Amino acid sequence: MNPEKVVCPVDRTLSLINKKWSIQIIRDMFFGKKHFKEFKEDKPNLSNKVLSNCLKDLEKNGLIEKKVLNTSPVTTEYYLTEYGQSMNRIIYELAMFTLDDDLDENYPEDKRDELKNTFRQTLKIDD
Amino acid sequence: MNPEKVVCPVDRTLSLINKKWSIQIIRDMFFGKKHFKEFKEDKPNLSNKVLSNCLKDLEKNGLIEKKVLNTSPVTTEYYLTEYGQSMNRIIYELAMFTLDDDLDENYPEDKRDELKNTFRQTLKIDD
DNA sequence: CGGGATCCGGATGGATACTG
DNA sequence: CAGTATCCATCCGGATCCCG
Repeated sequence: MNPEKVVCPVDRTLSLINKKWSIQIIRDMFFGKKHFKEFKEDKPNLSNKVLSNCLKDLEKNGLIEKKVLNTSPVTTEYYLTEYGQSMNRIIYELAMFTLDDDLDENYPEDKRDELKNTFRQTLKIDD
Repeated sequence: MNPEKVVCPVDRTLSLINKKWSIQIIRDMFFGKKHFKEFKEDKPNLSNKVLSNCLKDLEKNGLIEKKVLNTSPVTTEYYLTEYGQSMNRIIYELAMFTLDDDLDENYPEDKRDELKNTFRQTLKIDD
């Protein structure tokens, strides 16, 4: 339409997290995970190579930060940047989509409310 | 931990939209697109095959509905189901992540406010 | 411990041509 | 117009081995 084509903001956000495991790794970091090995827990299909590439990509996009604490043995920790932390509402809505689905039989009512509170607190959603 | 392992609700939501173009197609449908051809506009890298598979997947997951209106020439329309429409807040937060980033130089302030309103109205966000 | 290097088969993506 | 068929490129996942 215009010579100055405006990119859709949704596309711009997606371009930051378009790797298969990006969102789940960010979610993990909100829940306190910091180490390479921790991100692999509960993700049997995530290989070293893919995780490594994903972490690099997230770092390149400014969402996470890598801190090397020690050499031999190497200790590395990953943290969300402020920019990364501002993804909290996206993660929150992704969780609520499932937790607000009353037809979902995987979550009994009480469990659902408990999980909602957990996410609200962990993601620091204030409203 | 438990014998009855609870799947993270974020993972459950992601499993519904884990194809590369799913979210962008849903976004398009919120903005009124209905036809196969329309979804390909502005997505030069989206091939017929991939789009076809993606639409089938979204339909299988109950997010969209396919209506064949005509044969020769074939006319098909795709619509969001109620379930699909409840993704509105996810799309909204994906847009706001970019539009709330004051350092992003691609959007001057007035343009940003205009876009925010457009998304709020189109996605029927009431708060 | 946190990766990188390599190999490999399979899945996914993309481009083009074609059909009802 | 809405796909299907085909072919090729890329990415993913899994295994294993290695290094500082």
